[in-house]
Amino acid sequence: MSLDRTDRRILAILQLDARLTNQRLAERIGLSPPACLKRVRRLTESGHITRQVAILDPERLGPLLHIVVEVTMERDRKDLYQRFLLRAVANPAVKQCYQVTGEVDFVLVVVVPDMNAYDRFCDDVLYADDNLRKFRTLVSRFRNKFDTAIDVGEPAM
Amino acid sequence: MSLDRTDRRILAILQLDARLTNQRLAERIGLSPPACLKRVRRLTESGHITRQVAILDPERLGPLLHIVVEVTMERDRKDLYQRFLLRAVANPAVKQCYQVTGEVDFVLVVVVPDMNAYDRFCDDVLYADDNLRKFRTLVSRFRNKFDTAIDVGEPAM
DNA sequence: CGTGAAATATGTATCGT
DNA sequence: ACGATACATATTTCACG
Repeated sequence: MSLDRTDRRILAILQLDARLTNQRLAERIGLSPPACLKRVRRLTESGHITRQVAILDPERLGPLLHIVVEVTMERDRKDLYQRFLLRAVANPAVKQCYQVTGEVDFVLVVVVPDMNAYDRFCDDVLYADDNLRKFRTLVSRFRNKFDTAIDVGEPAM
Repeated sequence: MSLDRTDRRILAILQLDARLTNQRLAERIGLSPPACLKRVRRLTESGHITRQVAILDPERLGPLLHIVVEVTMERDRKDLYQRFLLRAVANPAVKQCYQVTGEVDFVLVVVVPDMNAYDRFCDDVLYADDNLRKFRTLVSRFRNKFDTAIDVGEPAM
């Protein structure tokens, strides 16, 4: 499906602030509320908008460890990759998983309350896979930026 | 500020689906709509909820490259780190930035439309810093998981 | 897409526990 | 301090042009 300028403006705005009422959104893009609502619904049903979520401040919910894990597999076999992925993606500590090219095969972003929980994660996901050759743990001291918005070709303003 | 079970249930629900009306949220946690609204507002004003956003499907907005970049600095000086951070965080292609311990100093998640844009990013952020010793580029072929929710100690259900 | 009206939801004031 | 009820305001949503 193709998006016009108005659709992309809606996306640009909503990915920065989804708390806007449809009415205010409509006036910001210069449309009547029903016309605007129809577009938002279309964008949601077409899957352009996958969901709307509240972003929490991790700092305020007790100490949380953000850890980047690089995983290198033994053999490059699709079925073994898939087996690892299933376990990784199913684990609630794994917040992001990227399959990358190069020496490393996967990069995970793992969020856990403490190092004990990270040990458990290692047992459950990493050591549990016999095709995993090695992994490298990068413990984050600060998360300096976390932005969920992507470029849609239109400014939100 | 301390959160009770009800607050944490609200957070658990809203970080999965912020499209819920206050009325439905209220009935799900067993409160009257006004009482529920007061809590949500308190959680927003206290900064526990930092914002509400629409998450878009990157696949449907033209091809996008997700790239993990590991950055290693020359000298471990706070002011030079800060200078790098300012540039990195200000760049719109940088979606996430973690300051990590170990051999690597920073991990960035960069999202760009293509390799040309990545080259520009390298010039603007990486090569522009004379305290940067080396960086490693991990190009993502698939993003298998992207979850913005964190554990709040209560299930959303 | 816009208008207007009906159905819902939000927000406020007040009272009770 | 917290929650419920009732009422007023605002928003969503539908039918129609």
